[in-house]
Amino acid sequence: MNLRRIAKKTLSDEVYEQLSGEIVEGRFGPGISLPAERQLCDMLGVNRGAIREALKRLAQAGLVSISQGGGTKVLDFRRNAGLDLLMRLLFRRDGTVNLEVARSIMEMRAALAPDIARLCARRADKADVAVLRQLVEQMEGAAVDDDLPQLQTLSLRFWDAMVRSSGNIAYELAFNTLRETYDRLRDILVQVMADEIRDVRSHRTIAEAVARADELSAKHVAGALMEQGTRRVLELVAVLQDATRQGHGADEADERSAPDPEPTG
Amino acid sequence: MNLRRIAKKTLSDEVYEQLSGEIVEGRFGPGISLPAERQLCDMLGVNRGAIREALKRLAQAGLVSISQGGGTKVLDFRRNAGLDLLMRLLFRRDGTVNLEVARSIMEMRAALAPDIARLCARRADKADVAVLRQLVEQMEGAAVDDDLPQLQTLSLRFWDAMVRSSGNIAYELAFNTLRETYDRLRDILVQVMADEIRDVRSHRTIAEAVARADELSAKHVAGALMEQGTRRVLELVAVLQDATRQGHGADEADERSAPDPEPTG
DNA sequence: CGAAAAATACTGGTATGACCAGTTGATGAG
DNA sequence: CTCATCAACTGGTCATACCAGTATTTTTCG
Repeated sequence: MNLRRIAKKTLSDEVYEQLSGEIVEGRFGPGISLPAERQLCDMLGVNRGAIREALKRLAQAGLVSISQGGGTKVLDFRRNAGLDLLMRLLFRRDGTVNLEVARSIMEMRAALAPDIARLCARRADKADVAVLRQLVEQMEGAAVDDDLPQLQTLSLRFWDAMVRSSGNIAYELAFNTLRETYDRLRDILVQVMADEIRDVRSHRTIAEAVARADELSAKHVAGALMEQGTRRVLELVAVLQDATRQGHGADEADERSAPDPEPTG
Repeated sequence: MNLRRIAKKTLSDEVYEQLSGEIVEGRFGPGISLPAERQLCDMLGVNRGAIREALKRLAQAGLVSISQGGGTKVLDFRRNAGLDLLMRLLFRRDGTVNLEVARSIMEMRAALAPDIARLCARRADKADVAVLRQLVEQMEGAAVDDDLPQLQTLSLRFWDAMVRSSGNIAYELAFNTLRETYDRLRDILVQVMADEIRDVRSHRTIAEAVARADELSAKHVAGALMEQGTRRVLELVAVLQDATRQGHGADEADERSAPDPEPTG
């Protein structure tokens, strides 16, 4: 059984998804005005409160600008939105994956991980090191059975502990966003990134570098570790982009349809 | 005249700021339930719609989890919030700056810039290069007068163009968030980061490396450029943290009060 | 007594209609 | 034509009612 949690969406969630979808997929270009709130009520068949809740969220995400009396205008999300929008950009409303966004995420991951390792080596205390070592030991255990899903989970937890020990709140928050997207593609990534996930030795090396506060070593090993998975994903993305370009001449590539989880809260 | 744009806040904006403030400043710990919506109406003296708009935004920011019938529970924002929360964390409600957050931002900037330069060198087209060169020329012009504010603006635009040419949407979005925070501290940073801002030569070198698609060179020069400003800011942060620690034994450091701009939209 | 079931008192979700407060643009006076 | 005025938008706020889940309490019954 591989059931998925049922997403109970409220009306305003639905409104938010529809409107943000229209915006990020380009049907509402920057500068143009959204329909008036009362008009959206008619169009979507919901009360004004639901519309307003959704519009406030759009404004917070940097997708629109609301001004009393002046209407609600669409902004250029590439210029105004924050990293939180990644999730919305990665998955199109039809469930396909935006490969350009996927590539971006992998690149960002590869850029941040070495610095996370460096700062972790600088700032981690004994308790932090103990957690890392324990995770590595669990990985070593899972490695003998080649339990890939388990290794993936542990590797994710390893980096979770790393970023938490790095003493950098910006990395922590960015990591939360990246993890969110990663979780949605777990099943695919466990295959594609198998080499990186199986590389328990590098995880161990990083943990020990952190233990002896060896910033340089931690940084470089982390970089090398990231490179494995990143290269494979980027190769795959390139192949898929070529395929779809040739296949039906679309500029945007896509991949497997995925049902929509994502809890309300 | 150094006037500031007046921020016209709606009621739900005010509610959002108060509640998010209580949460990120720890007075509402993770796991505990927020007062019921109708109760918040009484406590804050506003109607329920305003409360609900704010709560939806809190949920979107990853600060709370709302469930029908079950109440609204506070989440651990360090684990659930996205990078967009940085802004909220950098400035406390009393206007002081959280130095730990400021340090985090500088570190992230220094980690991302080299990779942005690398990707830019890989993917920038002729038009992108032309824009970069033009900005560098303007910087060279401003440098002869040592017009620091102008150099700061141009340097920011330079990186704006770089990140836009990097072809990485995650970097673009993260940059938007970082720029937002940077803008609020411009006046301070122009002094602290003077060395970096004045280093037009490095900007030029990066632009030329991008022009000839020299990824390695672009990356390294960008790294060296970032290091200048970053080191200075980190030094300052360290000094201020020590000062406040000794001064009144507070664990958190703070610095200059700043009036609150930030437009509604 | 103790466990299952039903009633009740919560919680958030939706709907309606009214009115206030800014902005915009048409209208009419000069 | 220019400018002041006003009407028709826009979003912002409010009050009230009821629906729909959830948690708690009370009751029932083995």
